Amino acid sequence: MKTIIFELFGNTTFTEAELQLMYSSLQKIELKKKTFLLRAEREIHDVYYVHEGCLRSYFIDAAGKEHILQFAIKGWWISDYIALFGKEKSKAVCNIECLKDATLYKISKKDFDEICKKIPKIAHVHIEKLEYAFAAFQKRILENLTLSARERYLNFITTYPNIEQSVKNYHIASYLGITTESLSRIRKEIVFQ
Amino acid sequence: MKTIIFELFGNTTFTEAELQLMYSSLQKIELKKKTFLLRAEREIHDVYYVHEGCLRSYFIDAAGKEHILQFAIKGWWISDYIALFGKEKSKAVCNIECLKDATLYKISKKDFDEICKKIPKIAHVHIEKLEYAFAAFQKRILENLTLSARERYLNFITTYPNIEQSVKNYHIASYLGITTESLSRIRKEIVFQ
DNA sequence: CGCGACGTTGATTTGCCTCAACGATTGTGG
DNA sequence: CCACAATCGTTGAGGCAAATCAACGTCGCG
Repeated sequence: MKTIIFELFGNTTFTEAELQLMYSSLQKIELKKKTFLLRAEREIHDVYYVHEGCLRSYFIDAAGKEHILQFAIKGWWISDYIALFGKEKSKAVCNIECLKDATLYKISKKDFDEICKKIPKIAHVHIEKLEYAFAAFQKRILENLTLSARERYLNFITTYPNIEQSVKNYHIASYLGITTESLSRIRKEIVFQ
Repeated sequence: MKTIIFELFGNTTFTEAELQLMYSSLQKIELKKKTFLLRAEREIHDVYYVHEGCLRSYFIDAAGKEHILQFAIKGWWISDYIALFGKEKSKAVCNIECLKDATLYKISKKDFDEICKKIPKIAHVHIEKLEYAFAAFQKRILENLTLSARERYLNFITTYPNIEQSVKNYHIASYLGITTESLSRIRKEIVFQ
C-alpha cells in the first residue's frame, strides 16, 4: 500500500489515517491495448495515474480527424482535463485509448479535492505539479507558434524519447499536428542530415 | 486594503492577521504605456495582478520575430510563467510590455507560496485557478492544431472582445501566429461575409 | 504640417496537405 | 510455419493556405 501511495503522491511522511484515506480513494485498473478508457460525450469524473503501459488522449474534429493532446506513460496522469477542469462541462470532449497494456490507478476528482483539503501536503504537491504543467503548456504553445514541422519533430524525439519508442509514427504526427506523409518526408530528410 | 485583497484573492472571510500577511506582500506599481515590466534574460521572481490597463507577454524567436503568449487586462495575472514555474530556470525567456497605462500589484512567488502554506483557503483558490488554466491551455493547443487562421481569429474576437478593443491588429496576429498581412486579408473577407 | 506607425493590397513563393499508389512490416488463421 | 491480409510507412504529383517581399494609402500625434 505504502509503495503505491508514495509513487502517486510523493515520498513523504503521512499518518496512518492519511494513508488510509488516500488508499481507499484509489481503484486499480488493468487495461488491454486498443481498449478505451474514455469516449467523447460520456460523463467524466476521474483522473488516472499510469503505473505501467502507454495511453493517448485525443480529440476528433469536425472533419473527423484525430488530434492527440497527450500521451501518458509510467508516472504520468491522464484524463480529459478540458472537461474535468473546465467550467460547466461534465461530458468528455476527448477519447482516451490504451496503446500498450496498462496498469492504472483511478481516483475521482471529487475524492482528490477532498484529499487536498484534508492533507495540505498533497495540496502543495498538486500546486507544484500544476504550475510545472502550466509552464510546459506555454512552452508547447510557443513551439507550435514558432517552430516548423521538422523542428517540432526533432524537439519531440529528444524531449520524449521514452514515448517515441512506444507509439506509432502516425501518432507522433497527430500529436505534432502534421500528416503521416509529411512526417515520413521529414524523417527521410533527417537521415540524410 | 480589504477591497484590493478581495479583488485579488476572492471575497471570503479572512482573519486580521491573514489580511495583514497578504497585504504586506503586495506592492503597487503604476506603469506607463510602452514601458517594460520584464525583459528576457533578466531574473524573474514575481507575478503581477492587473488592476487596470493592458499588457502583453511575448517571446522573440531565433529569427527575431515576436510571438505573443498572453495578454492581460483587469482581473488577470501576468508573468513569465515558463521561467517562473518551469524547473531550473530563473532567467526570463519572455518580455512583458505595457500596452495601456496600467496599475498592477506585484507579489513574489516566494511570498505567494508562503501565503498558500499559511492560508489553506488561498491554496485551494489557487488550485482552482490553475486547473481552469490547465483546461484553457489544452483548448488553445487543440485550437491551434485544428482551426484555420480565419477560424482562430473569429474565435479570438468572440472569446476576448475586451482585449480586441485594446490592442493593435498586429498584436492579435502575433498572438494567433499569423502575419499582419494575412490578418488583414481575413478581416477583409469577413466584412464581405 | 510632416513624419512615423499602422493597415492594406498585389505578386510571388513555400511548407505542408491531399490524393493516389505502392513497398514493408506485422499479425493471424489454417 | 507459411500464406495472406491488414496495418503502417514511403513516394510522387498537384493544390492550397499562409508567408514573404514590396509598395502604397491613411491615420494620429508631436
